[in-house]
Formats: sequence, structure tokens, C-alpha cells
Amino acid sequence: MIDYPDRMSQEQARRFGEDVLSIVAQIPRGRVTTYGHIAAWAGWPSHSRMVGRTLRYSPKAAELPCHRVVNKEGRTAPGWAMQRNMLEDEGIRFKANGHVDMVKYLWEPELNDDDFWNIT
DNA sequence: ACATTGACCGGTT
DNA sequence: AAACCGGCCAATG
Repeated sequence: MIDYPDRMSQEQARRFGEDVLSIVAQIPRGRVTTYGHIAAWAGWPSHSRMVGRTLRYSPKAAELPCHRVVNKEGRTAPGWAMQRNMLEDEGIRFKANGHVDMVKYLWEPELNDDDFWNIT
């Protein structure tokens, strides 16, 4: 079986960026989600790194609650010390190892909700 | 046409 | 917990 590379066209990349931002916009206060989950919900499960890139470089991300995105371990973004304080202001307690307790605070959208497909 | 670089991930010491 | 390792993939040099 041939293993085709999982590359995005320009149009797919544009759509991916839009979806990432609109998903981030839906993260409730006091909750977090991960790069990998966002990538999967946007339809590209192997593109978690691209989620990080989008949030880092897209100007629109600045107005969104992108501080509510952490990695799978619950670790905050490198080089962004304020992220922890912003999360603590929302009531999130960090574990002794400096990570978010993902069992408590991980948020995922309800897939049975219709507006999941309206997120453009 | 390579090589390196990340706001990543999973598994193995 | 921490340090590797290999995989991942768009962007950058």
C-alpha cells in the first residue's frame, strides 16, 4: 500500500487556520485544550505543530484566548511566562511540577452539537 | 535541492 | 520526573 504524504493545499491550509482560530475562540474561561486536539478537530490530526505556528504568528490570535492552549503534558508555551498567570487568574491551579492538571481542566467541544460544523 | 527549526506527540529508558 | 529518540510537517535559510 502506498503511503501518501499528508500535505495540505493552499486552500486547505487557509481553512485550517480559520478553523484553529474559531476553535480557540470557543475554549471556556478556566479550561484548557491541547494543540493535538485542535489539530484533530480541524481535520488534520498530524498537524499539531501547525496549530502552534498559527497561534504564534497569526495576528488574529492575539485577541483570542490562546493562553488556554497548552501541550498534552499541560505545559505552557515556551518563552511566554505570563501564560501561567493568565490561567491562574481564571482559577486554574497548577500542579507542583508546573503543569496544568489536564484531568481537571481539559476541555473538548461537544461533537453532537450542530454548530461544530459551522465553525468557519 | 537539502538542512534546520519549532507554542508538538508518543514511546522508551 | 527527565532525558532521550523517532516521527511529524510547514516554513525558513
